[in-house]
Amino acid sequence: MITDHSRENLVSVLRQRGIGPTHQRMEIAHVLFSRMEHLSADQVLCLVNGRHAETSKATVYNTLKLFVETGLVREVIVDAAKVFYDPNTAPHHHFYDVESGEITDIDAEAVTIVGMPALPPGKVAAGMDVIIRVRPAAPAPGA
Amino acid sequence: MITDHSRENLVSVLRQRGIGPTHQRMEIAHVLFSRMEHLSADQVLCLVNGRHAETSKATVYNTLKLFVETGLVREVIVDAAKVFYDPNTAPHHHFYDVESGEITDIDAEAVTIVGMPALPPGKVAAGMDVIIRVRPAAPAPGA
DNA sequence: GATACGAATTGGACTCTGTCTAATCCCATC
DNA sequence: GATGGGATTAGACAGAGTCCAATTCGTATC
Repeated sequence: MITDHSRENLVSVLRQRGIGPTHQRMEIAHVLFSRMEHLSADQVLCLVNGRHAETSKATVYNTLKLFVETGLVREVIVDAAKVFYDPNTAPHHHFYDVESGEITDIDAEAVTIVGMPALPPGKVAAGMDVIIRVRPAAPAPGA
Repeated sequence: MITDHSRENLVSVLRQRGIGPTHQRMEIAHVLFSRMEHLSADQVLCLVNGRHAETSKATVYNTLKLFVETGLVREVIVDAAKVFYDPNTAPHHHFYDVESGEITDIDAEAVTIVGMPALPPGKVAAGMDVIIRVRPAAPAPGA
């Protein structure tokens, strides 16, 4: 997980993964790792272009895909409408507020899962997602 | 969970939930509960129209939404591309093959989750999803 | 059987996320 | 300053899902 989002460190992080550190990729990486939030592709696009660089939608999608493939960020699929990208790659789970769309991390260290069955034959694990869906408590039961 | 998918039983199941048992809804319910599979809206549409009734896309979406709201089926969000509808409403988890798209149930009875933190303040639980992503084992490591 | 009314259905336009492609741009190397 | 290859780009495109106004259906009433 990238905590140092200085320009020099981002360059070396990208290089380590064989990713050429172009302007656009640096901007996208900076947006992701300076806020450690769950962002959609559209949010990344807006944030990147809100600064100064001009970056196209295609590049944002290309770059996010590249970051996912190289393990820099993780896809979070909790909502049918869009994918979120999570710069926290440490094992963890998520609360998802189905009304506000807010995503909150749950540290995986604290959680133990007992009795998970063996993988189906001929399959290897590619990841696990645990999502607790929540909603705001009803403000007034009589409403 | 509905195991008896006779016409009479489906009518009464729908009525119990305040859903008028129209032809289209009966067809959709029958498609879901006769195969106990995870189906996308598109697959439901094709299966329903493959029989004899003519049912529109809008009705399939309306009806699936209605079934979800009344707890007849459960949404399964494992893939960014589309939602699956699961006629098994007993608590359970899923294996998801990210390459083939195949979804397999994991009985929740066997699995215990220890140490899950309290819900965020002001929130109530709306559901939990556990998804184990798998892929076919590499056939030849040297490839 | 005819009428009326509310609910359900419908086609089709529309939105939105994400992909694709061919042209252009950038930049390191020679 | 020419060359070549990867990166970027605009915009067309694809697919899932939504929306809406018009129609149809089922039922209750006369």
